[in-house]
Amino acid sequence: MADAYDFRSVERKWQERWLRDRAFDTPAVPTREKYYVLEMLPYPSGDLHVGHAKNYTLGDAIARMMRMLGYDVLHPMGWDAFGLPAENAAIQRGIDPATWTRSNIANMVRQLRLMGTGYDWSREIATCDPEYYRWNQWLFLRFLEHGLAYRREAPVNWCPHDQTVLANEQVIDGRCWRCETLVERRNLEQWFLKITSYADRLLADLDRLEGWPERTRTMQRNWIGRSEGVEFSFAVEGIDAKIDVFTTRADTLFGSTFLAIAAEHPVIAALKSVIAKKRAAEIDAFAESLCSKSELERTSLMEKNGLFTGAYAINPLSHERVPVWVTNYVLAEYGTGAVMGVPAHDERDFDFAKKHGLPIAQVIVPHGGPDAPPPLVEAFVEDGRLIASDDFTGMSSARARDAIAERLAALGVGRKSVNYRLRDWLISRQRYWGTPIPILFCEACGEVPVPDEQLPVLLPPNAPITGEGSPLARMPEFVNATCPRCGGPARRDTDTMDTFFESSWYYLRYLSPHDANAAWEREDADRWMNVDQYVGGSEHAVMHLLYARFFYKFFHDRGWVGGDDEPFARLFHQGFVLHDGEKMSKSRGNVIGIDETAEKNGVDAMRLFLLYVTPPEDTSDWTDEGISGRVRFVHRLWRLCEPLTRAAADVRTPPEVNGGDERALLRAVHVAARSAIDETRSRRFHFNTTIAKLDELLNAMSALLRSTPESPALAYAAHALPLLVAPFAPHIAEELWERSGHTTSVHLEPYPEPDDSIIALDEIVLVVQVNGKIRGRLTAPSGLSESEALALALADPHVRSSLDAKEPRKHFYVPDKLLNLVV
RNA sequence: GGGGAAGUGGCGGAACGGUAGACGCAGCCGCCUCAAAAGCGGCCGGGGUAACCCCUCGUGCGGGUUCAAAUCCCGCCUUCCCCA
Repeated sequence: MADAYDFRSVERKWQERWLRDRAFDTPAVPTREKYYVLEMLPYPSGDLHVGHAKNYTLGDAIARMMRMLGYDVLHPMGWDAFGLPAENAAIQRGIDPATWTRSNIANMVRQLRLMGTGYDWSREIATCDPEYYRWNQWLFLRFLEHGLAYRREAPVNWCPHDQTVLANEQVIDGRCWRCETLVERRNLEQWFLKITSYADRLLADLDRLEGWPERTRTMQRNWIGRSEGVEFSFAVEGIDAKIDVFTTRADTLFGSTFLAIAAEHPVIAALKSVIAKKRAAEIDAFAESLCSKSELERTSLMEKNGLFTGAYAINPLSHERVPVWVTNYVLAEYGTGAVMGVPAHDERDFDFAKKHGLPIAQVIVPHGGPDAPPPLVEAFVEDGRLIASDDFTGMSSARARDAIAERLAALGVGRKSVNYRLRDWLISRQRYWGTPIPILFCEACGEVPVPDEQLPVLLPPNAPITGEGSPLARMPEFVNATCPRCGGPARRDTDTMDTFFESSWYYLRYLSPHDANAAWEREDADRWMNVDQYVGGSEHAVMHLLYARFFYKFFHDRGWVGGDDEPFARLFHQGFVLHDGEKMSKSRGNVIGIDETAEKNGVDAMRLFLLYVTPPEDTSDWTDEGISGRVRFVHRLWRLCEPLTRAAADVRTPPEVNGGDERALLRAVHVAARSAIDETRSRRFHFNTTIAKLDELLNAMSALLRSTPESPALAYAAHALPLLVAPFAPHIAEELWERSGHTTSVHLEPYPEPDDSIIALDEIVLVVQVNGKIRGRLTAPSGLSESEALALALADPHVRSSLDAKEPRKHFYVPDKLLNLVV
C-alpha cells in the first residue's frame, strides 16, 4: 500500500505557496466576465470555529468554481473591526482596543489561510484603519450636505450594561442584541440618518431582488411596514392647539370615542393651561413612570394603561367631544404620537375602553348585518357597511375610507397619507471604539462640519476607557478644537458611529482599498459592481442588508455608482452549525475550533464535511462520526489517485473503452462534473449532492480496479479527480495535480466539461407499471420509441399476467424511464 | 394572535409529478491479520415467503387532484424562524 496521505504537511505546503505566489489576487481590470463573490465581513472576535468555516468554505467553493468556469473572480475579505467587544476587553482587562483588535485580526487571518480559502489578500481592509474610517466621515458629511443626516433630541433605547444607545433594530425582545440586558429609555441629542426618505424605494425594489430569499424580502417589507391611510387633526377644546392622528381606518372615524396620546406628546404642555394643577402633576408622574420602560414593555408586556387629561378634543366630522387620554401604549416616535380611539373596531382600543369605562360606538356592521346590532362582546375589526356615520352611512368600508378622506381634505383638516413603521436610523454611539463623528460645535457658528481636507478626525490613543459614560468626552485634547469657520474655540462631537455605518459600504472599498483620494472610483464600481453573490447569515436580514441598500441607493443618486441601484444581486443565507444539538459557545464548552480540526482531521476533510452534511442553507450538526467519513474520503482519494499520477492520461479526452465497468467509471466522472456545474450555475449550491457523486466516482474506481486493473479509464479518472475536487478540497487537489506533472495551479484550470454522450446510458431499466403499480423492470437499449417500449412490455410474461388478459386502454411513456399501462 | 419554512430508515440526507431511501454515518456478516486497527467485499424500512423472483404496507395525520403524489391543492398536528 502507498504511504498514508500526510494531510498536515501537504496542506501547509500549499497554503504557504498560495500566499507566496499571491495565487488568488484579482486582476485590476477583468478581461473575462467578472464575478464578485462576497461573504459578510466578520467581526474580529478572536477565534474562528467550524460555524464560521461553513460560511467561508461555501463562499470559497463558489469562488473557485466560478474561476474554473472562466470568470475573473473578485473574492475579498476584511474586518468589521470597530465595536463593543474591543472596548469591553479594555474595560475588563485594560487592553488597548486597537492592540486587542489587531491581534485578533492577525490570528483570524492565520485561521482563514489555514482553512485553505483563496482570498485576494491585497484588498484586505479593516474598518478601524484611519484609511477606512476617514471615508466613513467623508460619507457622513455627504449625507449631511444632502439633508439626510440630522441631529435632534430623542428618546432612545439605552443599554445600561453597555452604556450606549441602540437602534431599534438592535433591540431584540426588549433586550440588547449583544448582551441581552433589558433596554431602558432616555433622552439624548443624537445623529440620525434619514433612511425613511428612501422607504418607498427600499420597499418597491424588493420586488426586483429575485436572487434573494423570499423570507428575507418579506422581513424587510414588514420592517418597512408601509401603510396607507389618512392624517387629520382634532381641535382641542378651549385652547389653540391641534392633535394630529394617523389612521388606516378612516371609515371608523364616527366611532371614535376618545383620543389616545403618547406620554411624551408635545401637546401636553399646552393642555396644562386648561386642566387642573393636580391632574397635570399626575400626568407628569405617569410620564415619568414610563420613561425608563422599553418599547416592548410598553407595547406588548405591560397592561394597557392611561390617564384622562381632563381636556377634550373635537372630532372634525362628527363634531363630538371626545376625552383626551395619555396612554402607555401610544408611542411618541411612531406615526404622529396620537391615535383616535375606536373601541368598537380595534382590539386594543376595545380593551382600553372596557377597562376605563369609555363608550363603545359601533359604526361598522358586517355586510348584510342589522342596522341596530346588539352590543359587541369583542371588537369587530373587519371591513363592512357603515352605520351611524352621518351621510357616510350605508357605504362600504373601502368606499367610506375614500369619501371620508376627501371630506377631511375639503375641510382642510386632513389628507391621505402614508405611514411607515421604519424610523430614521440613529447612528450616534457614546463609545470610544468607533468612527468619530466629524462635527464641531462652535459657540459662535453652532454646528460646523469638519472640512474634508481635515479628515480623518483621528481616534486619540490612550483614552480613559472605564465603562462609564463616553471616553472621548473626558479627553480635553480631543474635545477642544478650533472652529474652521471663525477660528474661535469649538467642541468636538464626542460620539462615534454605529458600526453598521462602516459595513454599509465596505464592498465598494474592496475595489480600491488603498486609494488615498477617494472612497472608491466610479470606474472600478462600473467594472465590478454589483456583488454577484453575497453569502451571510440570516441574522442580518433586516439591519445590515437594509442599511447597505439605503447607502447604495444614495450613492447611485449621487452618480458615484452606475448600473442597478441595488448592491447585492443574489443573496444566500447559510445555516448554523450545531454541536451536540446546540449552538456553539464558549460558555457551553462545545466549540469546535479551526485549529484543532485542521490538526486532527485535516482542512480538506473539514471543508468536505461542512459542504456534505446538509444543504448549505440548513442547520447542520457537527459530529465526530460525520467528519470521519470525509477523512476516509480524502485518504481513499489519495490511495486511488496517487499511484496513477505517473501514468499518462489526457484529462480533456476520454479514452476508448469497452467494458461496462469502464463505461461506468467514465460516466461517473462526467456525472460528478455535471453536478458541480449545475449546482453552481443554478445558484442552489447543494454541493452535498456533488460530493455524493464524487463518492460514487471513487466507488466506480474501486470496482474497476478489481475487475480491469489495466484499464486506461483509471488513469483518466485519476487525472480528472484533482480538477473535480479542487473547489472543495483544494490542497489534495493541488498536490495530486502537481504529482501528475503539472507546473501550474489546478485552481486556474478550466473545470472538466461534462459530455452528455458519456453520461447517457446505452442500456436502461424500463419500469413498467400497470395502473400505476410497478409490475416489471425490463433491461432495454436506451432511446426506445413509444411503440417499441409498448411492444417490449406486452411481450413480458410478468407484465402480461398482471394485465390479467385485458388490453391496456391507455398508456403513458416517459422515455428511457417508465411506461404506465392503464386498463 | 399573524406570517413564513420544514416534517422521508437507527442518524445526516437523496429524489424539484414518473423505480422512495442515492451518498455518507452507525450496525451486522465475510476477507485480510497471531490479533487489532486500517483497508477490501457484502447485507442493512416494516410485514408475508424456507428462499429467489414476487406480493404487500410505507415519506407527520386526514382528505383531494392525477394514468402516476414525498413532490401539487385543502384541513389538522408538531418543530423551527420572523413579526406582534
